[in-house]
Amino acid sequence: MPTSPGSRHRRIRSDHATELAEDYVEAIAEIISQQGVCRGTDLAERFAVSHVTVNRTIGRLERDGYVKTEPYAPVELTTKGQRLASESSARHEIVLQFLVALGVPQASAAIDSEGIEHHCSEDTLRCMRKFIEQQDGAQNKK
Amino acid sequence: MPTSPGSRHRRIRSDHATELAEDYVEAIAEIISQQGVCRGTDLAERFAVSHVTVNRTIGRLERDGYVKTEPYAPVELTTKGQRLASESSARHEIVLQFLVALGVPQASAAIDSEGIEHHCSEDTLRCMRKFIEQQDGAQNKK
DNA sequence: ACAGAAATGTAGCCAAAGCTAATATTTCCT
DNA sequence: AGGAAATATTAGCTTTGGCTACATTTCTGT
Repeated sequence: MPTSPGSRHRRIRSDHATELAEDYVEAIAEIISQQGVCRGTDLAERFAVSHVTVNRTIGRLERDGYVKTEPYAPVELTTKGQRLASESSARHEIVLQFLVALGVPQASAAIDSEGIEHHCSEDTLRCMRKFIEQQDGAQNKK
Repeated sequence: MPTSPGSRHRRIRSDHATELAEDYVEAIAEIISQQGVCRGTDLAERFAVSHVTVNRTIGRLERDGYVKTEPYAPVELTTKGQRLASESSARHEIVLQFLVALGVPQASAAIDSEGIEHHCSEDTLRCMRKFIEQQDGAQNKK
């Protein structure tokens, strides 16, 4: 067995710890690119949580070096945050396209991809990319 | 847009709430089928977590009607727990087989499937099943 | 310019899921 | 039967991620 019995679960737990961070920085980057700035309210609406929860989550993100904030000012991403955001959104995009290519209806694919993206190893992402390309190729032949 | 902005995130959060329950009942069912009975220690080892944590999680599972416990006795599944366990393990199996069929190496597939299984809609599972069948068909033709 | 609306911040609460340490019970072996 | 080992429980701590209620700041429209 390549992995010890408990190690995989430890990984899943630590995945969970970074999931929110990934979702947040991804959302922040997206909102900034759409609206110029990202405020707490935008995030509260996006994640359907109270602004208080957003506030404290942002606090943790700042503590961990992903964002910079000033009181009563919009949220900004650090370099580290931007890196995580683009990695995260690239992964998200792959998973979404993959599900669609697999035949999953858009609506379900959109929802599922957000849950799945955090649990895909590089191996899995590579296979997804390959599958997408093959599907594209098949499309063009018709 | 088919879903409201926040609804999907609410779903993802409630998924999280049941993930542990699913993992536990699945593990309990498996351990019982392998060893006859399932004790707290088995679960602690399985999930790489202290036995105290197991104890309290089991308490929540009992509160929610998934398991029955007596002090110093092995854990047993209720009918509800058995149902969840078999649904959960069926889903797990589909995801695992799917990843393997997609070309993901066993080790990665095993790990990823445990994270992914909790985030697959019926739509996605259906497409995965179809893909597995097609692959099997292709194999047989050779 | 200023009043009210909107946004942000603070205090303090809750439950889940993790831990260690100490204690209790059961089981198993000699 | 007695003691060691295994198992279970309890107490008490931490972090995360939710919440409401209230206070403060900023923005906006007249």
